[in-house]
Amino acid sequence: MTAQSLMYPMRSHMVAATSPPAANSRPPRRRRKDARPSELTAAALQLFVEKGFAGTRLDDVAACAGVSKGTLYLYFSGKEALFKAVIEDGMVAVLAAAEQHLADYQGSAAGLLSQLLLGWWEQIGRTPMAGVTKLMISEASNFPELAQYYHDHVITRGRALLRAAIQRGISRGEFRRVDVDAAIDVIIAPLLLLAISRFSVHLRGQEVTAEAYLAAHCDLLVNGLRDTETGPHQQTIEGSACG
Amino acid sequence: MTAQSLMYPMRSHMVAATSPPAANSRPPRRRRKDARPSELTAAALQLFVEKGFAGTRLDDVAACAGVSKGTLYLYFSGKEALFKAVIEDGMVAVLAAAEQHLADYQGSAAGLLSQLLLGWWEQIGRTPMAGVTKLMISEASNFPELAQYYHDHVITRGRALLRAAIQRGISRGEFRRVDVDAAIDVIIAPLLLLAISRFSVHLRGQEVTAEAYLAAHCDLLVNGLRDTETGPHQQTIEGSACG
DNA sequence: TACATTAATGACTGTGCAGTCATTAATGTA
DNA sequence: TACATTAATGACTGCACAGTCATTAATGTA
Repeated sequence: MTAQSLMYPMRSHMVAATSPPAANSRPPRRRRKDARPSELTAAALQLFVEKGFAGTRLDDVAACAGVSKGTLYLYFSGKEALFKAVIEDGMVAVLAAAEQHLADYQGSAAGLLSQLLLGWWEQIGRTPMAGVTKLMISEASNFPELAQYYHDHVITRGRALLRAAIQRGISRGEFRRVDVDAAIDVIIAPLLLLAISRFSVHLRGQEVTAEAYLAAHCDLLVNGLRDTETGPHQQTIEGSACG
Repeated sequence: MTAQSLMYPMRSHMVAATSPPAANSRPPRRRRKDARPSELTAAALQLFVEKGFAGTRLDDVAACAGVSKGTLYLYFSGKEALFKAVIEDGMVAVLAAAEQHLADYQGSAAGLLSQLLLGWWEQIGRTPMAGVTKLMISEASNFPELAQYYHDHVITRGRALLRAAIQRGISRGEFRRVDVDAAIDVIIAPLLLLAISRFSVHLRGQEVTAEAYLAAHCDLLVNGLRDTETGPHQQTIEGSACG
C-alpha cells in the first residue's frame, strides 16, 4: 500500500501545470435524475442477458449506462433490486394492448391466432425485451419469488390470450377439439426459443429468418404436415403474413 | 490472525484424549480414481444448471461429489475445464442410436417422426442430461468456442435426423411440401423448452404432463388445428403414443 | 455574484471464492 | 511388518467484486 493510496481524495494532480485542462480531461458531469433509472435498467438487461446475473459486474453496468458505480447505488439498493427492476420494467403494460385487441377482434380464429403470434414478435420478440425471457429461464431457480411474480403476472396472462383464441376457434367449428392447455404450451415454445436464440448467436447457424420461422410455425399449427391430397388446399390464412 | 492459524498442519488436537475416535470422527478416505471424474461432472451438471456457471462454487461441486476441492483439481485443471467436460460427457454417443434407428426404419414418416421425438424424451429430455440444454443456452455467449463445438456436434446432427424424417414424408406423398428447415426449428422448439422447463419449477404452473405435452405436439404437427370436417379423420398415428 | 441543495463521483473496505501445495493416509508390494 | 506410491485433504493466498461514504461540482435561487 503506497502513501499515496492512503490519502483519501487526491484527484489528478500534476496534470499539465499550465492551465488548459488537456484534451483528455473527463467530460463534465450531468445531473439527469429522471433519465438514470431507465438507462441503468437497459444497460443491466443487456449485460445480465449476455453474462448472466452472477457474471455481471455492477461497475460494467454503470459504465455501460455512462455513470459511476456510486450513482447506480443512488437509484437501486443493490444488485438484486436492479435485477427486479429489469424484470418488472420490462413487462409493464405490454400485454394490455393485446388484451384490448382480443376484445375488439371480429374475424377468424386462425387470423386472430397468427396476429397474436406476430404481434408478440413485433412488441417483444424482436426488441431487447426478449432478453427478459432468457433471463427468467436462466435465473428462475436463484430468484424463486421473482419467478413466481413473473409466472403470475406475465406467463398466466399471455396464456389466457392464447386460450381465448383457441377456444374461439373450437366453438366456431374452425378448429378441432384439441387439448387446449397442451396446445398452448406447444404454440408458445417456438416463440420463446426464437427470443432466446437471438442471444445465443453461437448456437445457431443461420438456418432461417425470424419471419420465415414464424410463418412456418403458423402454417404447421393450422394446417399440420398431413397431405390432405384433396383439391385446392394450400391456401394461406386470410389477411395475415402466415402461410 | 491467531498464532494457531500460522501453524500449517495442526489437525484436530484435544479431541477426546482417550482413544475411541469419537462418534463424529470424519469418515475414512476412499481412493476411487476411476469413479471420481464422472461423479464430479454429474455434481457439476446439477449445480451449474441450478445456479449458473458463475454462481456455482467449486467447494459445493466437490462437496456434492463427496470429495474436497483439492481432489477436484486433481482431475480437472479448473472451473472452465470442468464445464467443458460436463458438456462433452453429456452428449457422447447419444445420437448414434437414433441414427441407426433411422437407417433401419421401414414404416410411415409420421410414425418415424413421433418415434424420434419420444426417443429424445426417453434418452435425454427426462434424464439429467436435459440440463445440458439449459446450460448451453445460458452460457453460450460466455463460451463461444464451446458453443460452436456444441452446435457442430450436437445440434447439426440432431437436425439431420429430423430433416431425413420430413423429407421421407414429403417424397412418400405423406406430408405437404413445407419449408423443411423452418419446420425443423418449429419441431425442435417444444422439445427444448420442455427440457428447460424441468429446471424452472417456479416458472411453470403444473399445466400438463410431459407425455400429454409431447402427444399434443405430435398431434398438432401432423394434423394441425384445422377442422377438415370430412368424415372419420381424427385417427391417431399408427403404433405410437402420439394422438 | 454568493450560497444552498443534492446528483454524481471514485478510492476504499470487507468478503467470498478460484486456485495452490505441504501434509496425511489408503492401498499395493516385498 | 516395513516401505513406496499416490489419492485425498483442507488451510492458505491473492484477487475480483459488491457495497460505502467523504468529497466534488452542477444547477437552482436570492
